[in-house]
Amino acid sequence: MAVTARPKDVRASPQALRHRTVSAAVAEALRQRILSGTLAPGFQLRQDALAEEFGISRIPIREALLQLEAGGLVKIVPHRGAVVSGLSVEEIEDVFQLRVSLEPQLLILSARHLTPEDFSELRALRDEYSAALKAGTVETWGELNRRFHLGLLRHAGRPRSLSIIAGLLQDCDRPTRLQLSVTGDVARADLEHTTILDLCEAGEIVAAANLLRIHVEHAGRSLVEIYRKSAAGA
Amino acid sequence: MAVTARPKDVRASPQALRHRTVSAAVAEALRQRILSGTLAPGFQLRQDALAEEFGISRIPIREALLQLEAGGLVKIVPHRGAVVSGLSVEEIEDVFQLRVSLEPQLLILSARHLTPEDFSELRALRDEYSAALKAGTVETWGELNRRFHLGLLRHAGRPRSLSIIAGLLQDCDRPTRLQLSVTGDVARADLEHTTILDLCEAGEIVAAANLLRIHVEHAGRSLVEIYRKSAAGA
DNA sequence: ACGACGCATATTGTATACGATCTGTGGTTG
DNA sequence: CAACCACAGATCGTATACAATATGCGTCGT
Repeated sequence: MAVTARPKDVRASPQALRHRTVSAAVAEALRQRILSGTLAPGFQLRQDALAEEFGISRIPIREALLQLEAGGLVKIVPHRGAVVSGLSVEEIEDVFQLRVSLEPQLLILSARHLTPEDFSELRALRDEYSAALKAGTVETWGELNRRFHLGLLRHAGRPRSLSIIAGLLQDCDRPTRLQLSVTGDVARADLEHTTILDLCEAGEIVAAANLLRIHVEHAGRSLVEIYRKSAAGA
Repeated sequence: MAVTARPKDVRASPQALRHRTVSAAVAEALRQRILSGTLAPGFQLRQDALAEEFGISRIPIREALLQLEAGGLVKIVPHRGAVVSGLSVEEIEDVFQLRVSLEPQLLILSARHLTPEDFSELRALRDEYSAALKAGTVETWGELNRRFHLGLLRHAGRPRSLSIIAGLLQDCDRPTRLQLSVTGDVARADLEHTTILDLCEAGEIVAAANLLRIHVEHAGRSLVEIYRKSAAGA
């Protein structure tokens, strides 16, 4: 089920096959480039250039950009194009604050409905994440972390909240990787994930929610500190 | 500064002039139709039909639909078109729950930074809203309510939270109008708005936040009740 | 008679072509 | 010399035209 190795093969295949439309494929490709940092914040996305690079027309490029704008990854100014949107320190604080407000609350709602299958899936995810952390395959951290957190909250019965959190996690992606790389909090994050999972399975839902809150709070605080020190405002 | 009367004139002018692009104008037009209920949930939006109706090509229509999808107003299925997306009872509960979690928190951060100019603007908004409630000009309620709530939170310094709340308020739009129409809670809403404003200006920020919470909670509970009774699921 | 296959039609997705808007440069004028 | 206007280049926005995909019906086979 979970392919243990060589996600490369999947990635290498033309993404068009994995998507129903070209614009969706382009959106996904650009999303990965932005989240991985290949496209830095502030970078101007020229429609012509992208179209030529992908070997397609500008129409699907435009639609992909609109989809990305919906996720907050780029900002489109009419008649002036799209730029990769970085997060200011203020926005990062906000995003983490939101996660702190929402995630523990949802975990309390969701935890009791997690099935054994959910737990085994979450454990597999955590293992994969753990392995990725040790292997240093930075580009997969974000997605695995996102899937883990969303998986925990899956059964909260709050679809809108979930999609909002999905967006927040996506925006956290690159900053979180930065935080883990710089502080070396890798082991801590891994341990916290495991403990949260254990607490949920043991029915210690409130404790799990508290730990989740602390987990997110810590990442946020640590990250803000990093940004403040390097004085790398947007 | 604040135009006291005749917003009609502005509205009457071709919307194209108020927008930088045709697609933005179309998006706005469709948004109003959806929020006002002219386009009911489940309705299929044919690109050809819309293009012909607006007298333009399908390209801006498509881009408008993508923008609406970002706001959750329509759902696009590849190769199958877009349909107006209604909110299920579950989703409505979720949206109000989110507002309850977020708005009071932000008000506490924002209230102390509200300037006298802000207050006079908010009062003007409340007056306009009040007048609209009495006049029964249903289609303006949503926007006025939205601007009032967002105005209160303007200085919270949490841009991401604010844009999320803006989205939530938009999704509440039609349901809230329903709630006010059915329950006749018009006077209550008006009074609560005024009181919140007064408390903020008096520096009773915590009290204001509490009232805001109650204000939103009540609307949500009342609305869910209405939906449950009429058994009008999605 | 019932189910599966394949074609026809309608609708969406994408390419190409044209028009509108913005930015920067150079000249002109007070 | 500074400020404003005009123009040229580049980039984006939209219209038109074509290709790809989904749905419904008719036919065929068993």
